[in-house]
Amino acid sequence: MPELPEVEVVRRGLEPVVVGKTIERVRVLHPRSVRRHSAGPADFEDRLADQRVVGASRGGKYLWLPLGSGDAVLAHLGMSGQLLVQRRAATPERHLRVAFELSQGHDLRFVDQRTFGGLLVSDGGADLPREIGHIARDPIDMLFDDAVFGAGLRRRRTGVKRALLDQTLISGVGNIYADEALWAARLHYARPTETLRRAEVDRLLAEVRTVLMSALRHGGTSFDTLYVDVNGESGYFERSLAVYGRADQPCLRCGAPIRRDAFMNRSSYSCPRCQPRPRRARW
DNA sequence: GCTTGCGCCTGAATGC
DNA sequence: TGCATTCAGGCGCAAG
Repeated sequence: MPELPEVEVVRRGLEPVVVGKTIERVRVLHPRSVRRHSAGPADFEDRLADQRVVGASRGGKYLWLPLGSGDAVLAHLGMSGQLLVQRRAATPERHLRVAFELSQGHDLRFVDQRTFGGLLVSDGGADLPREIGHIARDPIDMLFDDAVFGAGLRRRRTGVKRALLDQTLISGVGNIYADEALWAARLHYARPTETLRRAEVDRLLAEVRTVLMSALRHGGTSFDTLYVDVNGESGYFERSLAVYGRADQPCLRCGAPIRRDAFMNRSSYSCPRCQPRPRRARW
């Protein structure tokens, strides 16, 4: 599941390969993948022809390629999206949605089984696409403001996990790392945000950073410059997860069986002993 | 304005 | 065996 660390791994993999190359031609093979490009697939293809890629940037779970024109290609991987660099002659992937033909015989390919991800061309978005202007900074961004986050979190009237997943409060955290950070901070996911003490907020934010940085270190180990495979990394991450996906297995801290609850049409994993349910819970 | 819930989407896993 | 159902979950939008 591409959350911040996976997206950063992709960005680091792409940077040395695509920066400096020219996009010779773009083919949109599935219109849904460019649904957020309001001018449509043909415009998407036309706007990018002959553009030079001058960078590879990331904010939260979004990735963008600044172009020589000052515009940018903005990408979100959704649930199943991948950005792969392949030789032009390589067999097209089954779920290939958009193909960028780059100079020097390589393709940048957007492959996305579930089509929850998508691409768009952002006008003048090279520095920061305005389409993601509403997203908060991510916690490993140097300019992330801990005090603003803490105040914003405690001002909410919701459960702490819901707040962590809200990209306008803090970006880059998804279901997996939210559960991991809450477990590390010994906080139940339904803890009302307004009852969090300052020290608990500090602890939570520290654990969010630890979890993200640790995943990033693991994810950065095995990619190939010509094949940036998000799924290839997931197996490695899985081995270091403390609660996510570990229903009924012993808590690594206290041994109590990890519980899995339905939450926001998905799952939440937590330790019933280390993370007791608050008397007053908010979902 | 803020919070909450749903629909989008495909394929693997599961159930009958 | 084969068909139907469930599940995974980030985001945008609409409703409350």
